[in-house]
Formats: sequence, structure tokens, C-alpha cells
Amino acid sequence: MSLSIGEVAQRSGLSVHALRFYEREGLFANPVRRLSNGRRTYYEEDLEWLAICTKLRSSGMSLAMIREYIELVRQGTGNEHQRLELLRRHQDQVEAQIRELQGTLDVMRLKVRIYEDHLARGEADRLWNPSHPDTEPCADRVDRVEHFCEVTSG
Amino acid sequence: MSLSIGEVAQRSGLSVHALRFYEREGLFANPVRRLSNGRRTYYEEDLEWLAICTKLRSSGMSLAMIREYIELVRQGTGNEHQRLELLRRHQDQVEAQIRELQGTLDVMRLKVRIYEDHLARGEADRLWNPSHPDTEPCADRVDRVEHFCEVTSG
DNA sequence: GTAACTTCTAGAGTCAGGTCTAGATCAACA
DNA sequence: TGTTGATCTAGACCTGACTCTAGAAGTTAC
Repeated sequence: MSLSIGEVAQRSGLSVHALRFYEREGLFANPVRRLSNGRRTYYEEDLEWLAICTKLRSSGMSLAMIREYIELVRQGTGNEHQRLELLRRHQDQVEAQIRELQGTLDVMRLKVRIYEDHLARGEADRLWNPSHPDTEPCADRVDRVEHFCEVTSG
Repeated sequence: MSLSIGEVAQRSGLSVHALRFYEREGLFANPVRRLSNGRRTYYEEDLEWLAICTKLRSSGMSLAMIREYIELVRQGTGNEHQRLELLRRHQDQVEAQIRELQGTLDVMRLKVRIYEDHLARGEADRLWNPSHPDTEPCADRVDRVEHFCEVTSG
């Protein structure tokens, strides 16, 4: 029921280096236990917490914020308001991030479509009329100003 | 119609340091022009590109990828397939990131709700029955295993 | 018993993406 | 004419989140 650092690394997806680093940084809920020979030994609940931890990390929560949270947890009951506030703060950040990404995504989809159309036309042009007059005079400028201007004005 | 580095910094939101850094890193579409006294001078199109650039950055596109893109643009027409592929690659990344964030968000919303309920009950308890038997025996464990377990199993 | 493997600690190195400093030049104003 | 203030270059420094190294010691398999 107890795991070595290597096993935890495998199961959590974190490196042994990262596990030691997280410990130094105070990111474990409980102090990591040692065997009599000095080696670290982990339990199921450590893995559970690490899973949460990496989930929060992947949503962009900083190690500092995770430490803040786990410190509140370590203090025990009575600070739930603070924990709630902390989670809400990150939730707001994540929501803002999603909105931002959605915005960029819309623009990129448009851009991709324009390239696709351009290529389709370009290939057709080459088949029918190699020196088509509508060909862009300066790909660079068209690229930035026409194809991407929605970014700047949106 | 031409702008100093300070003006560009103000309008783009990037620092003068960052602008010089971006230039060194080859992130400008055109080489930045200089006045006779050696000072940089920028044009509208540089601002437009910087706006695009920061949009892409804010969606997590690395400077390396932006450079890759702008290098294709600089090469002129003929590599639209590569540009398209590059944009699609990033689009996929952004989509994956959004899905990931949505997942974390769902979990956090649940967590927040649990804290809210807990606080509501906790306060009610305190009013009616200060030593309510349902009170959690170990906030720490409950916190990790009960409240957050959806993270590990979802 | 010895080779191969894992772990330990302290501390150095890495990478991205900037940020800041020093010392010089240049411009604007009273 | 002196004083701000903006800019220049080269290069050092910073932060966050690891990652790696060296040297020692314990573990496992044959």
C-alpha cells in the first residue's frame, strides 16, 4: 500500500525530480513519510492529491496558488471562506482564458478558411490562367492587413 | 505616420524592451527601419502585426512558432500549404486547451458549490447546534478525497 | 561479491519570455 | 546651456517550473 518515488512518478506522470521539487515547495497536503532507510514512501491519498494538483496545473494554476490552497487545507476547518475565494479567483481566470482562446480560435478558423480558399483558387488559377490578374501583389501585406485585420479590429 | 519605439510600446501594450527583444528574435514581418540618427521608426502595419502577434501569444502560441509563421510570410507566396498546416496545428492545440480548461472548470464549479453548501450548513449548524455530529472529522481528508475525487475519477 | 538499479542531498543548469542596467548619444525646453 | 527625457547597444539578470549532476549509499539479481 506504500509506494516508492519511482512508482509514484510512473503513476502520476510527474518525474521523480518534480516530486522532490514539489515536496520542497510545500505542495503536498501531508509531509512525505520516510522509510527507516530514509527513502520516501507515498500513499494512495498522495496520488489522489497529485492528480488534483496536475489537473489544477494544467488549467494554469501556479504552484504558488496551489501552495496557498494546500496551506489553508493543512490549517484545518475554519478557513473555508478563504478556500472558496481562492477557487473562485482561479475559476474567473480560467473563464477569462477560455473566452480569450475562443476569440483567437474564431480568428484562426477564419484565417485557415481564407488560406484554403486561396489555395483552391490558386490551384484553379494555375490550371486555367497562370498569370491571373487578381493574384496578390504582395503576399506579405495581404497576409497581415487583409487576412488578419479582424484580429486588430475585433 | 511614423512612430517611435515609445509610442509603439504605448499603443501595442508591449514594453520598449520587449519590442527590441521581438526584433532581435526576428518576429517582425519587415526589418524595422531606422531614422538617420539610428532610432527605430515604426509604421501602421507594424502595429497591426503586433496586434496579431499579441493575440497569437495570448492564445499560447510560442514565439518560436510565430517566428516560423512570419518567416513563411517573408518568403512570399508559394508556401501557403505550410502556413495553413502551421495554423491548423496551433488551432488543434487551442481546441485541446479549451477542452482541458472546460474540464477543470466543471470540477472547480462543483468544488465551489460544495464549499458554499458546507459554509451554509456550517453556519446553520453553529446557530442551532454547535456540536453537530455530522461535522467532518478531518477537513483535510474530506477535502481531498470526497470533494475532489471527481477529478481523479473523471 | 559484483553489476545494475534506485534513491538520497545539495545545488547547478535549462528554457521561455521577457526585464533591467550601464554608459553613451540625442532631442526639447527654459 | 544646462537639465530632463527618450533612445541606443550589449549583455546581465529574473521568474517559474522544472531538470539534471555529482557523489554517496542502499537494493536486487545472479
